Amino acid sequence: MAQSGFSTNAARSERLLFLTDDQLRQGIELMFFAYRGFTADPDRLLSEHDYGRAHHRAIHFINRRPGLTVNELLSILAVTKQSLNRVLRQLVEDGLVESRVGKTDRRQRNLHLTPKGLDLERELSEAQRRRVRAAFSAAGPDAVQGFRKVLEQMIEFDQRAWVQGGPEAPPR
Amino acid sequence: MAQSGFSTNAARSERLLFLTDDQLRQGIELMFFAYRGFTADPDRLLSEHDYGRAHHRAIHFINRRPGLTVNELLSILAVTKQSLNRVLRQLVEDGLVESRVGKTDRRQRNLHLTPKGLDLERELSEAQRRRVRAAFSAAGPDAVQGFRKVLEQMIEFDQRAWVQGGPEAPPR
DNA sequence: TTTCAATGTCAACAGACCTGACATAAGTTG
DNA sequence: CAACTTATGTCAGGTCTGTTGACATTGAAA
Repeated sequence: MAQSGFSTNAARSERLLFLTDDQLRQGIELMFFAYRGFTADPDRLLSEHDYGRAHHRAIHFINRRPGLTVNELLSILAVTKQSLNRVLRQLVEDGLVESRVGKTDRRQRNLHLTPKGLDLERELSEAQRRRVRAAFSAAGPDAVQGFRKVLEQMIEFDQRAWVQGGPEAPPR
Repeated sequence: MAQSGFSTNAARSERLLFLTDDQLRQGIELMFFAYRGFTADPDRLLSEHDYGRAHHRAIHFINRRPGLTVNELLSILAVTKQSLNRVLRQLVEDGLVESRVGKTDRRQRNLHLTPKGLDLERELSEAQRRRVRAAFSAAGPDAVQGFRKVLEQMIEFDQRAWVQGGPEAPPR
């Protein structure tokens, strides 16, 4: 399908061999299986604490950008406020997240992890990092660069900015 | 890990710089955002047909290995039979999947896509391939190799065999 | 014949989404 | 100040996909 079948140029077809339907299918299946592996360890820990992936995501990004507002978190996670609110309410009630009234705009709520929240964050992210570190380490630095390059391209264009930079780099 | 062990501190630390917590965090976030992009196009199509991701996965793997049995599909997808059965029943009722009594073992059911099922499969996989192809193409062949290498390592060990090879390579 | 394996199904429930409607407080603007 | 808009929270009800547990049927195997 992706082959021209009329390539007078061997070098060109060699260059495009990684774009055959079969290579793409393999890439697709890799994403499916790898994502399952990627979430397996935190999922186990979360269910011990009676939380789910949604809690993990909230905790992760609150830790990543302490003080971020509910709206910012909503646009990172791309879910409805009702969906996020259910999760956030639990985390606040359970004393993992603190919601402080905004200083400049008092309508906003700035989200922070409590010490208890930081504990769970560390537990989850250490488990996840262990797996990613093992994969990175086995694959080597060059492979990791390729991994990054491909995944960046797979992200919806308007969300690429979230991955870059440190905690103080909100897009727009 | 596979490093020689005879190197200056500077050289060694440079080689290990891709394993810092910050690099790992970036890898983690890339997985999160990229997986969302990866499923976005098929998700849109699926909801037009009143199906979900579970239907997509079943259709994908039935297409990949025509005639596979329910048990094989269960172990690929790693869900309960009740969960799979709900999805499979719909697909059979809607005429996308055919369930044929096994020839050698008549207890088994061999699953096949009907022409109608093949149509939807093509629609979904073309949308997904388009995105992956764009990412691969923009990142280049070397990056793709790295992408593959890292993701393979992220997969649970006993499931790695599913990704390799053609339709006639079921693991044991 | 008894046992085991493959499949299907019923019921009940959980997690994490969704839409739609409505409420409150607090900035912003005319 | 009044009117509008924004940020947040909440109620109600629905979907999809996953789970446990129990039970039935069919057919292979010992």
